[in-house]
Amino acid sequence: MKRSLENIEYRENTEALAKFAKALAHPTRIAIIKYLENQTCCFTGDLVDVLPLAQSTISQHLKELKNAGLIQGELKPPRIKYCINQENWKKAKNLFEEFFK
Amino acid sequence: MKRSLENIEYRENTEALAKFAKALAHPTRIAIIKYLENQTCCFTGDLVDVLPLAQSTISQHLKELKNAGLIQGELKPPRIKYCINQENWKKAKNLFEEFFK
DNA sequence: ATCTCTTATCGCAAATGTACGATAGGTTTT
DNA sequence: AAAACCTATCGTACATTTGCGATAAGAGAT
Repeated sequence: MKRSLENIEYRENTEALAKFAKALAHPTRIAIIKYLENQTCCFTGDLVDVLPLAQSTISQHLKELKNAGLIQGELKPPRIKYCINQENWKKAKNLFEEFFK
Repeated sequence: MKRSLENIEYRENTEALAKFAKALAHPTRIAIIKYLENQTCCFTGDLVDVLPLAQSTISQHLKELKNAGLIQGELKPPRIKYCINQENWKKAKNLFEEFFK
C-alpha cells in the first residue's frame, strides 16, 4: 500500500474471515494444522523433523498461526506444546461455512 | 524467500487449499465475492462504485480471484460480466469443509 | 474515422511475507 | 557452575502484495 485510505469499512465478519484466510494462505501452515489435527498436539521440534525448513522459519509460521488465534502454545519446559485453539477454530469454521453458504 | 528449497512436497490438496485461502486473504476480495453472491454477477464498474478503491486496484483484485479460479469474466462489450466460477467454488468449498473436518 | 465508454495493464512506491543463519533466553541435566 | 537442549527473536535478503495514476486496448456510438 502506498497512500491507502486506511480505514475502509467492511461488512460484518469480512475482516475476520480475511484474517483467518491469510493465516491459511501458505502450504506450510496448512501442513502444520493438518499435522496438529492428527497428533492433537505437538512440539516445535516435531515439525522441524517433518518439514524441510529451518527451525526459525517454522517458528515464524507458528507465530503467525498463533497471532491469528488458530493455535495456542503451552509451556512444557524445556519445550512448547502447540495445540489447535478449539474456540477460534470453531469461529473460523463457522465463518468459512457461512461464506460458502 | 531467499534461497528456498524450491520443491517442497506437500500432502494432497495442501497447495490447492493454500491457493484458495490466499485468494481470500484480503478483505476487499472477500467483499467482492460477497457482492457477487448477492448479485449473481456484476460488472467491474459496479464494484468501483461500491468500494472506496481505485479502478486499477479493483481490477487487480479481480485478476487474482480469476487466477485462483474463484470467479470468471465474460465479455459483454463494452463491459465484462464477472460471476462466481461454480465448479471451482465447489472445489474450494469442499476443500475447506474437509479441512475443518 | 473519431469519440466515448469500460476495463486491463504498466510503472512506480511502500508494505508485507518468506526464508535463512546467528544469537539470545529459558529449563533441565550433568 | 557448566553443558546441553529447545525455541523465540534478530538481522538480513529477496519476493510478493497492495495501492495509485497514467496509459493502452477493445467495442459501440456518433
